[in-house]
Amino acid sequence: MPELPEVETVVRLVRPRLVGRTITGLVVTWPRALGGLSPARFRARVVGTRIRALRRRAKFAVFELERSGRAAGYLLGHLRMTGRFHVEDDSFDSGPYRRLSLSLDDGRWFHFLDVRKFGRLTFTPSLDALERALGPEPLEPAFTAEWLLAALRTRHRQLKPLLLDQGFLAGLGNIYVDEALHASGLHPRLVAARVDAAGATRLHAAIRSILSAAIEREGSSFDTFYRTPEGQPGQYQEQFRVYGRDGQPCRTCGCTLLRLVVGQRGTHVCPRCQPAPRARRARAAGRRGAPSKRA
DNA sequence: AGCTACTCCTGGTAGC
DNA sequence: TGCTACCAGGAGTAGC
Repeated sequence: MPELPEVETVVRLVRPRLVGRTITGLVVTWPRALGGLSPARFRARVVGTRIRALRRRAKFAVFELERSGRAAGYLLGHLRMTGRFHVEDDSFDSGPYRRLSLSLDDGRWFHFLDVRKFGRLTFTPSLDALERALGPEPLEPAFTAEWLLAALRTRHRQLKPLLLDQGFLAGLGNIYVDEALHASGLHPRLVAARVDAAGATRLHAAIRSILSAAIEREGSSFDTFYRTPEGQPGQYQEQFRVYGRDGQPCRTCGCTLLRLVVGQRGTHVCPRCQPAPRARRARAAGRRGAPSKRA
């Protein structure tokens, strides 16, 4: 699934073919890909603009638009499960899953393909709402072990759904959360506030190193869906230590890996590397009266 | 606040 | 061989 490393890879690959281009036309074959704006309104906002910059934020591709040299809003692309971007000339066969296309002033087309129709390419005049909804970028300097520890301390959710929450930390999805939790020896059901400083430090380091390594290998392609815009699969799936490996031996300790469901998500753990949190049935009763280790 | 359930989609596959 | 049923999953929403 496209998560941060896959989106980063896609953005890097299509950026040189899009930045500086003017959008000259629009073909919409799946209007819901526009996220609610009618094709006519979308066309009015987008056609005639020039793509000033293209960057990634969380799992979004952010197209910065200008008209006559003045800022003219943004296109937000989200690949969700199966979305793909292609920039191609007329000879490209876009196949049956093309949801919309933008024609460009160099004669090429930007195609948005998406088998499962969850992906979106929306227009927004401002990024304010997006920024309010998103947590920090895990590869930016603002994401520090100290920040993570402090943020975990205030949360009483299980780690897995918390790390998947884009409002907590941006860009992680099911694969890289499982990998990061395994690498840091933390169980996905552990309540965030119970992670100690050492655990938060390991988690911070794991998130950064795993995402960086995955970007270097152009993301993960474990099924037929994700491909770089060049049509190449990513290579990081070869590095998976837990994701999709249930029933196989842990590459760290040899123990058989398990598949759990946590927060309605398939979740992969090593029962030895990631000890399950103790059941705390008396928690509600003990919360106030029990002596606290923290000040 | 945080949980579960549900929704959106369709290709792939397990089971018969 | 062919059918059906179910699953995957990011993110939004509803209800508790």
